[in-house]
Amino acid sequence: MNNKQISSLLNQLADLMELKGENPFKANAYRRAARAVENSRKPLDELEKGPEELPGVGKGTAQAIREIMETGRLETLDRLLKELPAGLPGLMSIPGLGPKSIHLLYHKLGITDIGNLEEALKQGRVRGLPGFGEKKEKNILEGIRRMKERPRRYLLIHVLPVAETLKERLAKHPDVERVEAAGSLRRMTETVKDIDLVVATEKPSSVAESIVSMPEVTEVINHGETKVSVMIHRGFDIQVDVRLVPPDRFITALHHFTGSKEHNVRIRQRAKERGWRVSEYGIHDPERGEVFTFSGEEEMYRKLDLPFIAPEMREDRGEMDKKPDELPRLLKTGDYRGDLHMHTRWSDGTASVRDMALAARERGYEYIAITDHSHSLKVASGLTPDDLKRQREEIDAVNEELDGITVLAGTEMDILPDGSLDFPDEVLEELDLVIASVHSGFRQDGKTLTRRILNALENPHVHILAHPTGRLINRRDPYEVDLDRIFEAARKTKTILELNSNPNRLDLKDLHLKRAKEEYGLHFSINTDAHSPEMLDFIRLGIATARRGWLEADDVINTFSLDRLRKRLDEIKQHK
DNA sequence: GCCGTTTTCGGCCCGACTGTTTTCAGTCG
Repeated sequence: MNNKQISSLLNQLADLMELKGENPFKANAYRRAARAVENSRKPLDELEKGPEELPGVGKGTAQAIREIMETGRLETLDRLLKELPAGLPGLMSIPGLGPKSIHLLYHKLGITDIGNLEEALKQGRVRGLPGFGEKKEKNILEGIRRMKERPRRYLLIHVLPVAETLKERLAKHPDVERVEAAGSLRRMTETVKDIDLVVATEKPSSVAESIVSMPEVTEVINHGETKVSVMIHRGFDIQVDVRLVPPDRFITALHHFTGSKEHNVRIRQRAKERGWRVSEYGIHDPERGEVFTFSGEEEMYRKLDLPFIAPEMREDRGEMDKKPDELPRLLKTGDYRGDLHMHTRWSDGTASVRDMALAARERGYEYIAITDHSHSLKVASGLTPDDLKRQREEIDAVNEELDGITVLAGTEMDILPDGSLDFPDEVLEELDLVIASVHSGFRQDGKTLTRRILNALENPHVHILAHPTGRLINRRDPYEVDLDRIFEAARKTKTILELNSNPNRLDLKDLHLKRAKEEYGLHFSINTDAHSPEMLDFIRLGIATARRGWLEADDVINTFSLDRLRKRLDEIKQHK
């Protein structure tokens, strides 16, 4: 049982307890414990004093965690699963329905799933219940329709341009003083559910009016004085929530709607210790009858004796408990000097070596590495050793021709299903950079896959392990690899782990990066794996993910000067 | 169920919005 699986069982238990109508604080205690387990830097069986070490885990939840670790099951959970109909938790995802309503529907009308809920609604049986009227009935039906129609979360890359267009358009509105994206979009989480915008304006109704009359709007969900929610269609459907606030409340509102919810809870608790209350309208001091507002978020954090915490770190993953000088100085876009993983027409890319070099130079890079696939990857027309030699000649010519950019000759070499590498050492030693990765046989069991990767890490010529878990967001689960063994091996061999910036991958992900850095002190390489010049822009997602993983410039070899980079690559070879 | 040098009991983040009420409960973010 890994941490993720343990936390998922605890969350499931919390949901069912709430549905059953148990003390919501108790359910919440299990949720907090689940979060603590998920965010734990170490696997649970490596904690010295057991689960109680984690914040929010006490006697009761620790007992539950132990039971899961020992037996793989949780008896209270099994009992509730037997007691409550299997479809009941699914009702929680209907907008407008919460645990209290579902509890009531189940007990009074015997509603057990979406099917018979719809039936009961259409027969008018629901509206008789206490607290349920005609409108609520309509809203629930509407909620069911909306839930069935739309996917849960969208990839960040698809939503970013839509949000930016909306933002630019609103910024031009004469009554808008300021507009910013908030929510998970501002925190740059890998997927987002909706678009949150915060607008500073003295004339909310005028702005609200122009929002609901935008051409993309397919549905107005909410049209109030301070909040407008619409569904828009731009290639796909997505909900947009716009908060309209007076200009002096803009910062506290932006902070509030940026979240995360968990971070905000910690902020409010901290304010409470000082006798204050925090809301989207400001920090309220009831004793002196004052409301503090701010001109920047830095100022707001300072008021609470906190250093500025970047949006990407606001997840209650320890950022609130660090002393100011212990917080990382997060990697910035300007720190990035070169992309070390990309493809050309030699394998499955669309551009030439020269095109990629020019595109990189335009972006201000000092160097790149061309890393086409190796010959076993037939679907991507991988290169033979002979192709590599001829490609090297082309790279030399480009280096000769172009000033201001250096092109390194590399490979993305397959780690074959039997654990061997696709090129012999005498081919590898001719290259400036060797990336190893798994592209086949990822349904092998965890042990075999882990062994394959460990074997690649042992090879003195392998500098970087690419997309270590192989996951595709919303499409393919990560390989069943033992990441801690891989991290340990990377530490011993000084091998660098990749953060692949492809929007479908983002692999390693934020939590893995944080753990690999804090527990193993590893170095990383953030690359786009671009197959065309435009794809170099995926780096934005990679840098955002690195920031979410608390990485600093010095943790990332792409921030090194070319000299330092070469030394670091050399060191790997010498060390192994 | 968790937590605490102002607390080992009595709290547990805050406000808007909606729909159902005639003073409030449930849901949401």
